[in-house]
Amino acid sequence: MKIENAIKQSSFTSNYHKMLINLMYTGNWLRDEQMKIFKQHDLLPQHFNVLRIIRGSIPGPIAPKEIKEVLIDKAGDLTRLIDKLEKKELVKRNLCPSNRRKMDISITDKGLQLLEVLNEPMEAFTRRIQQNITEDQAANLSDLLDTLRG
Amino acid sequence: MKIENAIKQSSFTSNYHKMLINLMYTGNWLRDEQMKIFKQHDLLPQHFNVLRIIRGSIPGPIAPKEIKEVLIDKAGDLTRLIDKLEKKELVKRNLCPSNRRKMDISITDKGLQLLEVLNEPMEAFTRRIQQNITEDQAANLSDLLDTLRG
DNA sequence: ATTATTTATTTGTTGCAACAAATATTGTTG
DNA sequence: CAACAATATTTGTTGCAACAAATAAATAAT
Repeated sequence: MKIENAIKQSSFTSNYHKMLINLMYTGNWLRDEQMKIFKQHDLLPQHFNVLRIIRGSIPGPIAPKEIKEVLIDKAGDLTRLIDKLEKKELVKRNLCPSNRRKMDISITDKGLQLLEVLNEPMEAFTRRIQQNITEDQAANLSDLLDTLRG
Repeated sequence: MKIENAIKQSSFTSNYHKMLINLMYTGNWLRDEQMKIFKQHDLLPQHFNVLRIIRGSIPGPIAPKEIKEVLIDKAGDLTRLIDKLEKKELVKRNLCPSNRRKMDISITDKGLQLLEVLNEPMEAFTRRIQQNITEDQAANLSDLLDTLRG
């Protein structure tokens, strides 16, 4: 659906303006679509991202500091995000023995299972995208985003 | 800057995956850049959008219902958003005389002035974008976003 | 006309996000 | 080695976001 119809606005001051609006709109759309997937499990996109990063560190644990570095949306508040994951028993915290300023975060079996469960709906979403846009167009879009940011 | 460097991740499972990550990253980037502009005035992007929509209804007032229809990020909570704008004396509320379920929202002189002040930094941002990407590329990008959403 | 339904907005509640400041540990420098 | 700076995480506070439920008024149905 063209952006003009999506937000019921027929004219833009320029193609730049239209692109910027469209980018915000599409970013929100993407976030909302993914939230639908996570919602049944009482997770937010950030929780999912963090959980995957923690899994990615297997076989070792990982510190909040290191999580922050690779996070798409750099959350200022990893402590409470991990609090929530810990409360849901998806991760566990231990004091790092070699550096007591650090916490060793690792994923639990329950956390691994949840990621397994989420795998299918996430792939279904990707398949849905694949029906709309070719892989070349996707690569092209990604390059244009890089260009845009300068 | 290529997305690979921006998030320090060198490989993606596919161009689709890379595009989706890039889209979220760029959406957040755009939000953050705009927030820098609004921050000095203690506004959020949504406040700015709503304020412009209210100005757009001049010479008449506008109801929350109508604002919601054209909003990019459809906020469920317009009441409190307008509360905040009213507290800052940027808009005023009146009961609609013809339909007392509705509120007539209109922008104040102070609100108009603020939009004037924000005009320049907003245009500066657009100029910055223009240096990175041509208008044709922008139109192309916007079309690809439409295609992606299906 | 009385009741029911829909529409428009507000309110209550709960949890999350943002920012600054606090705490505790480690590293550095004179 | 004592004092200071840097690092890693937590805590406090305040405000915003999400969702359901409440209120209030207009419209429709009997």
